[in-house]
Amino acid sequence: MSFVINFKSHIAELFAQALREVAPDAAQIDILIERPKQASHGDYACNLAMQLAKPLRKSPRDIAQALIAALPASEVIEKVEIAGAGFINLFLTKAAKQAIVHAVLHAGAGYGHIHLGAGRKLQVEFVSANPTGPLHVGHGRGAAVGDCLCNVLHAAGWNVTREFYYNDAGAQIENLMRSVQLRCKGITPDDPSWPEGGYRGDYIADVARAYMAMETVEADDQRTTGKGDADDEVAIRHFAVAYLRREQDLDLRAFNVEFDVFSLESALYSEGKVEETVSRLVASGHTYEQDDALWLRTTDFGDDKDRVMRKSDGGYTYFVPDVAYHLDKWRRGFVRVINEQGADHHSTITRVRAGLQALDIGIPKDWPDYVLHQMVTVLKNGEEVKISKRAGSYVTLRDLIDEVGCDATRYFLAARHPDSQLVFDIDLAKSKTNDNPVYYIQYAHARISTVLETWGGERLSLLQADFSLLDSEYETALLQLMIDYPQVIESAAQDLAPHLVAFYLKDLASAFHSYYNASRFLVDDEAVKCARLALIAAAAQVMSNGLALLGVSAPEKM
RNA sequence: GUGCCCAUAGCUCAACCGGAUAGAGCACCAGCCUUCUAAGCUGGGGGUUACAGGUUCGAUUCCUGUUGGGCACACCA
Repeated sequence: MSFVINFKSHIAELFAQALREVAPDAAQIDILIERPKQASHGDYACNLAMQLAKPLRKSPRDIAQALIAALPASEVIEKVEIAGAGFINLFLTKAAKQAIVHAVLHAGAGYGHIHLGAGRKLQVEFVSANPTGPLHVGHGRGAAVGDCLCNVLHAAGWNVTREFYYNDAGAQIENLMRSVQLRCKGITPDDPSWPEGGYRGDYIADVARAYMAMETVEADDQRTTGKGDADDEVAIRHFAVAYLRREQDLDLRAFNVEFDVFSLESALYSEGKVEETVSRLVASGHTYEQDDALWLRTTDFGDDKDRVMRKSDGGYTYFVPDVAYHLDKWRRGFVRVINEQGADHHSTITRVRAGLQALDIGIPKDWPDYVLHQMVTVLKNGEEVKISKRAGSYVTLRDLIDEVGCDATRYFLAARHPDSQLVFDIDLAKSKTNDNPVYYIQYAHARISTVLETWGGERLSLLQADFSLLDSEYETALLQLMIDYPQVIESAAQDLAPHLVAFYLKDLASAFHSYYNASRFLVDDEAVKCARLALIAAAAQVMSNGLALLGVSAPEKM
């Protein structure tokens, strides 16, 4: 097939050539090709004539006329029209659209993979929960958004590393150790001696029990056996961290999320990276001593106040390992680093970037990137849920997975713009009716699978179908949507907005369901049958590819 | 008090970096299963895009202000 499949960039190139001829002085202008909302406005539209009206001091319609005259011929374009104030509307030939079926079936799972990232190294850090308890809903949103983002960026051609960073050394780990120790000694949170910052959830009792029973736990990145000695604080700390890391790992696995690298804060100290970062910052001349503390002049780099690096008691603030950690990421050669976190961490952005700038080693000002997701509230029976049995003070990710399943949980947590607050309605996510968008999409896929199975033929033979028979409005709508899919991947990757994939899939499923109700596929006419089956097989392929990006299954039956 | 995010149909959300008549689903009303899955489809009503200004051929989108909601503002992590 010699047809151009990326019509948008193809058309943009045609206009670039026309522009050089019509207005050589304005050749640097951005050429924007968009999909009109109305079918009567064509398949693609260009507003270039309107943009040129001012600099050329001519009417948009005259300019449009000239542009069209200068437009190189293309076998994929049926006709070009001027409309409205000066829009140039382009209509594709039917054959050009129909060719997408072959392209999708031929590329299979690879359809939608683009070369935006050109194989460059990129890292996404997400979840990064501290090992002090089970993952909560917010971590779940981070996991869903982060993992989907990784999938999208991978499809966009980046070499993606998934990383999980956790603090295994700070004050909260001390609280964890203390809480487990007290539980080992039979003291419960309702005892008056229970410390202020102690963890009260039931899971602490489980950790204590396992430790006293000398169980062995294995997390992705460590393995430890309980000593059974309630006075050995080092052993308890070690065991508790490993135990909770394992629990988080199991939650993540149940959520279909895997990491390539686990990074420990303690390693930054033990490997001398924190010390090294401090000496580099001191050597760079951006630090000063005041009130027995060492300060970094982050205000030189956009922060609203300077930050303490070394406290007067000699310890470092958390800010220092944060910078050390990102320096380490930089050295590992990631062209791009994206930190997916809860919005409550937004204040660290300026600080981390300022710290990296202060190193004076050529790290870009806006490195790393951040995707911050807003809060999640959980609703059940119309009321907000705030606690869970196991964790006590918050709703766990595990609760959601157990109650509504992995697919629906992932979909609901990833299908919203990260910037907006999210209401997770358990009743809606659980409902197996048409209220539920996950099933709507999966149902479309299952329906197609059933039709193909009923047909029973060899799928490869569909590549030979006569696609020119695909001519109805329903068929055209499906073709157009499949053509758009790589564009969706590109937008989602560029805007770091994985939810676009979810919305696209709803549209695709909707176009299919309408088609399904309007026409039969298994008809007597062999040629028509094969063409239609090829089309829906291609649609199923795109659905399956898109669902894979969301981490949601594409069932054959429902 | 300062900074960041958000505000679109009764509800939950879209709108392709400024485009043409702002779109879906739920809910409401009226229809469609002897046929490949009705977890579906078709049609209908429903909007001053929070409010007030500004920028221009053109604003839900960009700027300023106001109101309302969320988050963050340690020698804690």
